[in-house]
Amino acid sequence: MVGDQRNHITGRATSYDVARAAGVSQSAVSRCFKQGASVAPRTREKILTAARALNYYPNAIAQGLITRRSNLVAVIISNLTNLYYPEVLAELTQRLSKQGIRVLLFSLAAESDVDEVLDQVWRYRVDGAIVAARLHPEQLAAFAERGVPLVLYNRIGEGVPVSSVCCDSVSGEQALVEGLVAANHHVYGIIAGPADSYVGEERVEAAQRRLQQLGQDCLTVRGNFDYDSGDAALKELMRITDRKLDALICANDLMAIGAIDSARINFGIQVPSDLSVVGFDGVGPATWLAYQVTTVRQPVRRMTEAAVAMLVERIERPELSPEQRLFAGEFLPGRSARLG
Amino acid sequence: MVGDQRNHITGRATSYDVARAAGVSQSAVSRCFKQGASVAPRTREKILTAARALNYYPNAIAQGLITRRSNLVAVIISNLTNLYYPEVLAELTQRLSKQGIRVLLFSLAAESDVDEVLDQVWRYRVDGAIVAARLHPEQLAAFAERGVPLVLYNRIGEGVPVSSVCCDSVSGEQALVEGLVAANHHVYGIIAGPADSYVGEERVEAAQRRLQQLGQDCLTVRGNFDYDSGDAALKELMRITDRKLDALICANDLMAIGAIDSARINFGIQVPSDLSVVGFDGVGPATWLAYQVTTVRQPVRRMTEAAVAMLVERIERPELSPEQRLFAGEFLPGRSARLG
DNA sequence: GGCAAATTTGACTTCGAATGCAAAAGTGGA
DNA sequence: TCCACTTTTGCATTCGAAGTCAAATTTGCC
Repeated sequence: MVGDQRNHITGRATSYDVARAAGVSQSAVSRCFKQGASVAPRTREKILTAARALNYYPNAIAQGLITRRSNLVAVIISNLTNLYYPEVLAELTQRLSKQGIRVLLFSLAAESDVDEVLDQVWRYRVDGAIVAARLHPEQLAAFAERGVPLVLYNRIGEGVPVSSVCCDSVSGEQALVEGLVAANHHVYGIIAGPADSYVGEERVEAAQRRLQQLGQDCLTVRGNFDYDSGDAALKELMRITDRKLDALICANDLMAIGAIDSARINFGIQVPSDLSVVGFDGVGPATWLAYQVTTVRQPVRRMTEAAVAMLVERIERPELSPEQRLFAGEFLPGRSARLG
Repeated sequence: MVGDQRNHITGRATSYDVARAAGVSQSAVSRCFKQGASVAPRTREKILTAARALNYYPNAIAQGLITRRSNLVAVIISNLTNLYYPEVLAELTQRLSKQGIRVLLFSLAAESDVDEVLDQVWRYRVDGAIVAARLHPEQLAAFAERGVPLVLYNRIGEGVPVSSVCCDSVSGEQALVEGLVAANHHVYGIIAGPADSYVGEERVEAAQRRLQQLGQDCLTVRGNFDYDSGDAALKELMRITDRKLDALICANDLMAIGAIDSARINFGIQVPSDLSVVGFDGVGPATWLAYQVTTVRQPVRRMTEAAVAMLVERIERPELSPEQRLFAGEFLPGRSARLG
């Protein structure tokens, strides 16, 4: 490229424009914007002045091409409407931003869209990815093949070694179940999440196992993590049993809230005096006055911090092996359950 | 660039690798991946086979550099934790995706971060931006200067002509106020949003104006759009008046919900029999059994559809002038207010 | 089979910034 | 002032794909 005049097509100044305006070479401009490079103070001054005058911003696309670092990270989230994810997304975006990394967001309308999304992820040569969506083993393998660092959020690579951050479902559910059992409940119900949710299944299995260990059995129905399904699941439970349900374990807070409302409004059941309800996540509405859900709050800040740290580490040093980090949730007693 | 062998540094195949494997030129590979280009069927076949074998995906970064089209759109949202935005974001992402456009997400920790965010927006040479955050006139002007199409979401360019999609606060609030007045309420309270929120101020002013027209006066206190501030604002209202508040107009649903809970739980006030509460937005929790907020639902799907359409149009044809589109909200009667 | 027209193909240049290397400028000491 | 050494600078090349243009090939038709 010879020093042609300021780019008239895009209206954006290039490093050549700045170079000409400052009377230096393009290399000098480039060095000036890269910190730690050797530029004489007077030259730097001239360049910065010219850059300011021309409204010059280095083209990150061109930088990405030559350095093979896009400074982009793909964040893939299956359903953003799950009350839990917006907080995660906001935290991730802000933390990555502090590391000089931009977020390329993908949200899935349906789980089957993953392959299309990955197609785009490969094209944009992202430096890494944080994924809160279900990936098949082949999809996980594709990341490894391409050398794209990956951190899973609240799921693990089933069978495949992949880095991940998760909230400990097992100990969380144990605490909840133990509290309920100690308070001497008699008839336990469980509202599970959708079968394809990793955390959903893990939480429910943990609860069931602990109940069994403590000599309690339970009825399980499935919801899909949203409010309406909590309502529907409670109705279903009431329909299929003639015993008086007095403890309800929900795979997430939103279903717990749906069930609480349903119990109070559709069945005239008092929560927690007639029915204890526990959830999981610690989403915003869980602490609302009307609910004060007894739940386990995921340490979102620590989890996102870890996810970002792990990812950045692996972008810097791709040879690092996968690491799984498990975070204990914080037990919130709330007021939606009688506890022992 | 001469035809060196497959890129060993990144492990990613380039169009040259595919060209060599297929025994054709790099140009042929490029044309093959651009639809509508002239490639003989047999050649195309060879190339696609080679591409598949090498796991080739065109480098969007390189494409962006040469075509000056990054196919990236910046989405800037001030606070994602506002229950209303995740839905908007999911819709926007999916709609843009269908147009072959990727989302570069920016979420602001503080409004003052806008300038840093814009710095990055310029660097990435995004094709356009959708913004749900407050921008100063100079910031708006910067988009125009750089020829970056911009669509504001639920705000307008104050003084500066900018494209925008908004939900009609005025007619929405009028409907709410008229319903309340017709039901013969006596003491009106308003919970406004933060002073720097465009929609917040617009809604409150619309409500106040209509109340005045109908011969009612009202007390106004400020919240900041979240649940707790709804609770706090109600307490404040109760403190500053000794008349019996019986109608409460909230600038958004979340504060309405906070106020409803506060009324019921902190003050033992029945909603809607003792106190009518209305909100705005139509967020998910507004329809929960415990609340069934009387509100105006923003037509998120139509609004996001319009935002994307307007932006894409302006990316294709930058000479188009700014356009402001106003969408009527849907009145939801709910059960949180007595209506006439 | 021959020839003009249409189609397909490849060589080469371009986008904008980073960087290895050698040349130029600056620094210090004698 | 001169020489050796350090710092600064510019040249030239590179990243990977797109697009121009002319050359090569194919096609259609007589």
